[in-house]
Amino acid sequence: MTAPNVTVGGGGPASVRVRFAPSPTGYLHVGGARTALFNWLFARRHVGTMILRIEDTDLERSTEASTRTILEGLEWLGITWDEGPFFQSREVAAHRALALRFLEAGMAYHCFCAADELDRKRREAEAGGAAWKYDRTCLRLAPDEVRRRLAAGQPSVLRFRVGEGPVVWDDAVHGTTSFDASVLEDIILLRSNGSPTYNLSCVSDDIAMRVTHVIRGDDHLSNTPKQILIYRAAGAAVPIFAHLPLILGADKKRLSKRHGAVSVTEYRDRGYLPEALFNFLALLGWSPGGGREKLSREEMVGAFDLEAINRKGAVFDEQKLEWINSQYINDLPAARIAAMIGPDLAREGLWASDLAEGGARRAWFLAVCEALKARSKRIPDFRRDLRPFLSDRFEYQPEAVAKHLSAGAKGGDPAMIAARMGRLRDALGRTEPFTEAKAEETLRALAEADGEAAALYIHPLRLALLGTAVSPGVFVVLVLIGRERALARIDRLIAFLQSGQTP
RNA sequence: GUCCCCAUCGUCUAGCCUGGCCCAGGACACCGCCCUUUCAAGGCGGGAACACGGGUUCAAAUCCCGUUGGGGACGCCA
Repeated sequence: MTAPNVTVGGGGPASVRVRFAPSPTGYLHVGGARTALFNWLFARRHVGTMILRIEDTDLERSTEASTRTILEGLEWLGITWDEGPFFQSREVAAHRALALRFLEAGMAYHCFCAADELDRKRREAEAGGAAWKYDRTCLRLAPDEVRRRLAAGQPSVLRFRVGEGPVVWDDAVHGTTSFDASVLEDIILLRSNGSPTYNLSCVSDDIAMRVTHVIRGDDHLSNTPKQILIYRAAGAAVPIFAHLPLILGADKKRLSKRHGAVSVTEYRDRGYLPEALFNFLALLGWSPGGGREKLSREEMVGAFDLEAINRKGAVFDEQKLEWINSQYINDLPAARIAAMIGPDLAREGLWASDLAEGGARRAWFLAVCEALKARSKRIPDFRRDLRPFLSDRFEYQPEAVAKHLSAGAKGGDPAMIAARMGRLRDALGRTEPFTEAKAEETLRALAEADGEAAALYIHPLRLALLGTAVSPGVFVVLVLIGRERALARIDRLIAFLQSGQTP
């Protein structure tokens, strides 16, 4: 059967075809996500085709739930695919057919050595400090003997016979890379239960899917010579390989669970934006040059080049991710923030229907989100800061009280502060119109008349309004809270000051 | 241990292929200043790196060799 002369994506016969091939044995790891992302960038850059293939041949560990999380993670990141998802387990017949072809051609042979026996030999050799590779015991078996054992039902694996000499390829990231075949042991193609192994399945599928570029992690570097041998034996064109450097933890070791969050969904749940994670991951091991760091997907696609990928592993620095995230939050429309924070607010009982689109307080709500943007690094920061805007039930933060209301504070004793707040309350009650500028004018005029620093009014006012020592500009907050509620909150503070509860 | 890969500020990186423009540029983080009612944001400034040793060359971060260090792979997992 020859491939019909059709192309998907209109790129012509030589069109780029890449694939992301995760095994569904867990969540979508940020390393995997970056591999997918680079494949996607490369496919888009060359108007090629991105294939998604789920390598679910390990029936023991593969789960549907895992497949779902992976798809969900890719979708959330905006990494789309043109073909698939294909499931590798459905192609088992094709994988075996290829292995059998090798057997018939004398390029593969049955091996009856028991797994535990080989394990023992390996351990012994390694204990003696020597490298171990399969000793080809079964390659020396006479054909009659092989037939006899097969007929007797003795279990066997099918091994690919590795030849001699160097296996060299021009890696798109690393340049010329080579392994000598003498370090490779004869590759197991089919397990004793007849199921195909990774190297066989992977190559078989990549040939069938006409994959032109294999872009994957550095951890596959040592599989590459084995796979090249299989491509050659199959008489298929060897694709171009591009091995990406690994993502490392702070200790420079391969990023794993013990370093903290590693799954894409975890980052999503912690309030990172998909575009921010995407941008951050793209910059791990790749740079468009020119000092550009915050790039849109389109800009990345336009600048992407495999040759520009670094050869060195890159440490995942969450602080930088947080910074990029804050940059993206800064130019996020308030409506999107509202959409993301809505469910969180509902969970805390802070949501009301008039905050939703079309609701009476919608515009006000968006204005509050807008005011909070500049000091938010992650989405949950909004939930924290939004509370006193949405509810009158908030506590005075102890640090804020200690700093601005205590007897030792700059403002003097609580009675003096209360007196000041009383005057401020009255003045604000008369301020017309109740705008940011006018309110500021009122407060400053009052401070001047009292011969005091404006700060002595401002800090307690912020505390009265939000319970905090930190917030957006206090006059913005004042207007956002509204006169009526603001005056009530000042009264509440005065009562608190007079209650003797201040430190 | 064997094989392979890698090596520029603490971290991400530009520069390396095509040696001189680099006593090395940007970003995060850190520190300081400005702005300012606070915290941020923003602006300005600061400290901070070519792993080491040889070689080639008039000239090396850049090319070559070695050393050291780090990582990955060594499964009838993928």
